[in-house]
Amino acid sequence: MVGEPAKKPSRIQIRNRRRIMDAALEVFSQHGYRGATLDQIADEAGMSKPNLIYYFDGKAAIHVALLNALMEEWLAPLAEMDEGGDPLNEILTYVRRKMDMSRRYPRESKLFANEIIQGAPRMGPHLETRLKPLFDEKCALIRGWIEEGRLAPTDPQQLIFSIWAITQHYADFEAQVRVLIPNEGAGWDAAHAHVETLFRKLLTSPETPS
Amino acid sequence: MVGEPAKKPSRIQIRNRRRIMDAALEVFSQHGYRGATLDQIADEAGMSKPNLIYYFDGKAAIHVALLNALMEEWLAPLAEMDEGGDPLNEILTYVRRKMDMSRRYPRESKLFANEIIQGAPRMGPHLETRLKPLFDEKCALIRGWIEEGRLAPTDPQQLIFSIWAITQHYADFEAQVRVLIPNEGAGWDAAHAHVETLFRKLLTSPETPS
DNA sequence: ATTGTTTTTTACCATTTGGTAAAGGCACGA
DNA sequence: TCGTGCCTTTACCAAATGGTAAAAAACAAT
Repeated sequence: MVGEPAKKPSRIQIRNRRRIMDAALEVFSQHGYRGATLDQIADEAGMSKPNLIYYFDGKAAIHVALLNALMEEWLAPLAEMDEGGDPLNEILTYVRRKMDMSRRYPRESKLFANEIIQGAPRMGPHLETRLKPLFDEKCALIRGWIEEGRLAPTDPQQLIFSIWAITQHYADFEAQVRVLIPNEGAGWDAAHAHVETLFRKLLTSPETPS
Repeated sequence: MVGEPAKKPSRIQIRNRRRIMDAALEVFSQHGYRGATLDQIADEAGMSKPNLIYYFDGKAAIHVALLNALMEEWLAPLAEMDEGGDPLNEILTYVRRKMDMSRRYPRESKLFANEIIQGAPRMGPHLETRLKPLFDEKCALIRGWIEEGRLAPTDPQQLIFSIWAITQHYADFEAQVRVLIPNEGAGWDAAHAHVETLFRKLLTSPETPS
C-alpha cells in the first residue's frame, strides 16, 4: 500500500523549489494565470524554462502548488480565532491581522483574488475541503457568542465576508487606492482605524438604529 | 482644426460594435485581459476574427473601449449622491444601488476588478481624470455633512472604500461565496440586510464604544 | 443594371508559448 | 580518479495567438 519511495529532497531541490515559488507568486499575482508565462517565471527565478519543468510538472502544477501552499498560512489567522477569548477582541484581532496581511503580503492576496474572480478553476476543490470546514466552524463559534448575548446579533457568514472584502480590498485594489489617496503609505493608518471602528460598532451597538 | 470628417456610423456598424462589446465583456471579465483571446470574442460575437479588427483597432482597443464605456454607468450611482438629500439616506441609497449592480452586473464588476488588480495598465489615466474628481467631490460632500453633525464622524475616503469593497465582493468573489453559502441565490437577501445594517450603524452611532 | 462603397471571408504570417529530447556539466561517494 | 546519479542547458517543436492582405460578397445610390 506504500506509494512511491518519496526520497527526501536535496538541498538544491529545496532551494530551487522555493525560488520558483517566489518567482511564480510575483508573476502570477501580477498577471493572473493565463497572463503569466513560464519564461517570465523562469527569468524571475534566475533559471531556464526547462529547468522549471524539471522541478514542477508544468505551469498548472506550479500554480496549484502555490495556491495550496499559501492557503494554509492565509487561513491561519481565522483558525486561531479562539472559543476561550473575549468575542469582540477575538474578532477584532482577526480583523487587525487580516489588515496586516493585506499590507505586508499583497501579492498573496492578489493571487487568490485573480483565481477566485476567474471562477476558481484550479482551486475549487481546495475551497471545498479546506476553506469551507473552517468557515463553517467559525460561523458556528460566532453564532454561539451571539446567542450568549456577548455580541450584537449579526449574520456570521456575512460578517466574515465583510471582513474579507474590506481587508483584502486594500491589497487587491492597491492601484485604485493609490490613485485616490496619493499620500505615501496610501493612508494605512487611517484604513486601520476606520476598519476597526466599523466592525466595533457593528458588533457592539445593541440595536439597529432607525 | 477639424479632425476627420467622422461620418456617422451605419446601422450595421452600431449593431456589430455592440455585439462585439457584449462578447468582449463576457470574455474579458471571465479570463482577464491576457487570458482572453480574439478568437473567443469573435466566437461569442458570432463573427470572424478579422471582422473584429475591422471594427476595432485590435485587442487593446476593444478592452479600452469597454472600460471607458462602462466607467460612466458604473460611476453613475455615486454621481447621483445629492447635496440636498438626507445624508444617511443618500449614502444608504448609494449602498443599495451598488449592491444591486453587483447582483445584476457581475461581469462589469469583474472586468474592473481584473483590470485594477493587475495595476490598471490600460485604465490608469481614466482613473485619474474621471474617477478621482468624482471621488474627491463626494468625499468633500460627506465631510461637510459630518461637520454639520448630520453623520457620525468617519473618514469619507475610507467609507467609500468600504462600500466599494463590500458591495463588489459579492460579484467579484461570487465563486467563493457560492462555495461557502450553497443556497441558491447565494444569500442575497441576507447580504443586503447585513450591508445596510453595517453602514447604518457606522454612520449613526454617535461615539466609538470602548 | 452599374458603379462605388461598406462589410465579410479566406488564406496567410510572425511571434509567443507551453513543453520535450537529449546531451552536457557537476557533485560526491567508493 | 572514476563512475553514477542529480541538475542544467541547448536546440527544438507544435499549437495558439494577434494581426494582415486581398479578394469576394453585400449593399446603396444612381
